[in-house]
Amino acid sequence: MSNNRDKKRAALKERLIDAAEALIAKNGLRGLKARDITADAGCALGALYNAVENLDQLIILVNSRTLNRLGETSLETVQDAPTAEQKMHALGQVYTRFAVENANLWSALFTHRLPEGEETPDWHRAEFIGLIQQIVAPLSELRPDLAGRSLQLRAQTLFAAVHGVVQLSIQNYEVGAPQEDLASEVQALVGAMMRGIKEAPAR
Amino acid sequence: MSNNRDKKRAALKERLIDAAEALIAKNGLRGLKARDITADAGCALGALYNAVENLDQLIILVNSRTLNRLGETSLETVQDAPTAEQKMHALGQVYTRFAVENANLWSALFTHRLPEGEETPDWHRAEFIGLIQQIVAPLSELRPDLAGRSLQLRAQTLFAAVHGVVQLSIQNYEVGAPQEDLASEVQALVGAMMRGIKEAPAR
DNA sequence: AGATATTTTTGAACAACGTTCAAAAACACT
DNA sequence: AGTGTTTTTGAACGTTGTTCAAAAATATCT
Repeated sequence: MSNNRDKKRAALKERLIDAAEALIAKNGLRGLKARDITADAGCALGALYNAVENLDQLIILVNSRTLNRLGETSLETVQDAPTAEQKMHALGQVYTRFAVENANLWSALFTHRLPEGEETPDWHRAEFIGLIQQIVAPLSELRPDLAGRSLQLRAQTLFAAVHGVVQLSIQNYEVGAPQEDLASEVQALVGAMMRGIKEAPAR
Repeated sequence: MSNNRDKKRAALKERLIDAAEALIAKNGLRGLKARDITADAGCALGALYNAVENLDQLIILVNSRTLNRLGETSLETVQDAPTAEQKMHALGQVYTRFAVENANLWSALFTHRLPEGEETPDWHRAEFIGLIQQIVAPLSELRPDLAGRSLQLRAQTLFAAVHGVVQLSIQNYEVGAPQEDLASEVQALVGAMMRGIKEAPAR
């Protein structure tokens, strides 16, 4: 049986993802080197290209892990909140917390770019979209007039607004809020958006 | 007089910035190569390191140009708007428009990272902070209770929120709004934030 | 078990990159 | 013209990601 081979191959791939994940968490995406990964995973340099198409694909696999971890964490949190508005606040806070506590891994989600001409695989794109879905339900409660594409679009916009505040705070210390103020600023932003969104004019 | 030498040196530096700017605009920050820059500027590879400390510094000089161009553009626009709320909408729209029309150069402002241990020069940091100042005045009108650090902080947060929507739309097509919806989503966001911010609870 | 076929592992080699530096050229001044 | 200083040059270096032929390991067959 070639089951043994498959197992070894899968095990190596996982060790490579583990090593890449740990290295990104420690040194950031910029400090990630193929030679460091293979050294930590205990294999030769070339083995990386046997287990995985290239370094970009390996980063995508790490990002997939991070995305799922973020999704699970926020799913747990959103369930505990009773009202739609409280769900929104909870989502904002859990996102902020996750980003701060996993700064380098979270950062890799949005700073990693494929070389020109290459496309993000569909399954990974779907994981991103799944993240937004948690906002759709409470938003739909607050704005029953929105549905379908408009609802999806507005949920993306709410996410992006909070994301922007978190990102500039963590990555761009020139214009971002100091990290000690981040949580309260996100709360203020979500609060303002929730108050403002209820009395939105029909277009 | 050594004026001639100074002039030639300044001229070369400017040609290098011109070339780098054009290359970033065409290929993005990722596609920027020292050899392409010097070829376009008409000098040897090593000359770049005589005119400028290194490639990162040259990128900062390009970013400074972009930032000033953005500042001037939005300053013109904000002056035409009569009310504070309309100023905010105008700022959001001009920012969106600038980012879309100068996608690669605008993107470089926020994706360029210095290697670990190096710091952004103070004069460049000040340029970023100047961008936020245009928001402070109208915000202060809408929220006279805010002042000093709280006012500055909230202005940064409003900027970051709009920035997030624009950035995800332009760079991260997985979660960002399609570009055809960007302007109206920014308008909706600014509108909601302005409505919500007026009735903010005293903390 | 041994022989053969297939797959995996290996690490030297390659191309592309930013950066350095000694030699050559250009320049300024007397 | 001669001399000292500055600038320009491009070959060379170290570090990247990636490839690939040879070697080792593994599976399959008789």
